[in-house]
Amino acid sequence: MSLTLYNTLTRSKQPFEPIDPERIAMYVCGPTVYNRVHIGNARPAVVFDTLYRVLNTLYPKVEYARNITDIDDKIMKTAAELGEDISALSTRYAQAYFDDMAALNNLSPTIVPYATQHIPEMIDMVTRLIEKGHAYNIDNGVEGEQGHVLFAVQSMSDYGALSGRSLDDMLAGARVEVASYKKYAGDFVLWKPSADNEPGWDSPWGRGRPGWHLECSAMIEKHLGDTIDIHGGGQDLIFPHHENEIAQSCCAHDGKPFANVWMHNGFINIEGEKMSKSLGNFRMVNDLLEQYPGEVLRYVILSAHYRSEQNFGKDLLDSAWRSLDTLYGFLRTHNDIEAASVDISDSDAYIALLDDLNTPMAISELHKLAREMHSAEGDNLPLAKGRLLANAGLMGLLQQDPEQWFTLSRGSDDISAEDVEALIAKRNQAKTDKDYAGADAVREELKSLGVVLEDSREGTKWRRG
RNA sequence: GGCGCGGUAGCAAAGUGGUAAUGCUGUGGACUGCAACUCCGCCAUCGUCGGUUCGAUUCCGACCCGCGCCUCCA
Repeated sequence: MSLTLYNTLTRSKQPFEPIDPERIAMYVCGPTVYNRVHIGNARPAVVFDTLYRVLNTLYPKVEYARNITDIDDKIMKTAAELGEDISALSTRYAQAYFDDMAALNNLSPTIVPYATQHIPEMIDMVTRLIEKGHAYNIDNGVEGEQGHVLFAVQSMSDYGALSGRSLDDMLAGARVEVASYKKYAGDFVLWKPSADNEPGWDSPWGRGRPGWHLECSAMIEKHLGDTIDIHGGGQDLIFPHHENEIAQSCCAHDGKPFANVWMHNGFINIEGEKMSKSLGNFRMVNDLLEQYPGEVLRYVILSAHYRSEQNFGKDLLDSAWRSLDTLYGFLRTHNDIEAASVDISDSDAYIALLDDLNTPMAISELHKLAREMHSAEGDNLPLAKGRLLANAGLMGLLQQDPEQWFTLSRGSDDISAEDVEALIAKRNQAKTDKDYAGADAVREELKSLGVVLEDSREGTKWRRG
């Protein structure tokens, strides 16, 4: 089997052909660290983490880079508002991002480059772009204009290829006022001057800071090479961010392709509406994590195809939680069975993932595998369990201890495990005494505390639900 | 105005030219002291209208509806 991916560049699914099968290079746009991240930021992380896991089954070495944008006007603004040092702020939120992503069972990327640690590389790239006639420096001494370096989009013949726009199209609907010093309205900033009270770095064009798009091009060049296999990010980044990355990198490399496959995940909406400041409906990952296990968030994200728009809501989260309860319930029943190591290369779940990351299909196969495990007997049981766990592992699911899944506290004021055990003992005594009314009273009491009891031949199990 | 996406059961969501996976919910039954878990079963003709075809939800066209992007929002 081979991997097929949808390429935004060609707007079609195509077989993935690595540049070098010994080393796959993938880059995904990471967060700008000026706040906690919302669930929409988590989608690309989960999606491309899953792709990373799949790639690792196919190739010996996968270099997966996800950047941290730690210099940006939004960061500067927030730091000023909080009266906090910019690097302290960005360090704090970068760590918060890592924590949130880890809670969603994302593996760490192999490379996590920071923008501020690549300023020389960025300046070098701008210098080359100017030399090659793709960029120009504003050197007119005019306050507010002096010190800008702009990319000249007209110097690139196929600018707009990724987003499918012509220069005229882009300008026709432009909503933003055009700076007068631009030679052409579509030109974008590579380098901009910093005021004395703003962070800045010395450059051939004066003290300043990089434009947003520059860091990705420079860091990819440094860590992954001129041409990479896969570049990913949110759908909204197609234009202008990725378009401009392509412009910078291709022009700096005399037209060499930048990324062979461009992948973009769809947006997450909240109860049918786009997350936005005006609606005040952002769902921050850390807030959600107070109410739901990270695996529930991950399951929800993977329950829809990554290119589709997805509606986040309470019903969806609760439904996902119950689905995971069912799966972990099967695993709990067979907790004493040791999973056999199995070859999953011909499993339907794996095949689904190879088809442009069809995670909804793969998850449905997980449910089938769980039922197969449940009905398996003898030597087939360890094999069936192995198949379930291995396939789930490709998506970062079902890897925790099922006992823990059901008994871990699900809220701040939960009854303790010890107290639950004590009440179960009390109930068992009542049952032994044939005092069923008393036993039921205990059951009801625990139920009101969010604990469900399950009797079986082996004794009474409990879970929070 | 330009570019693009989507409309499948109560909800979510795959998929296929030959009458539609999977999960949650609901519901009938088995199991159970009662439950829960689990097991067996039931619950859709795929936005509308045309066309192509032996046959379309799946291809083509029109229409209706919803949505995204168009310079820094994943």
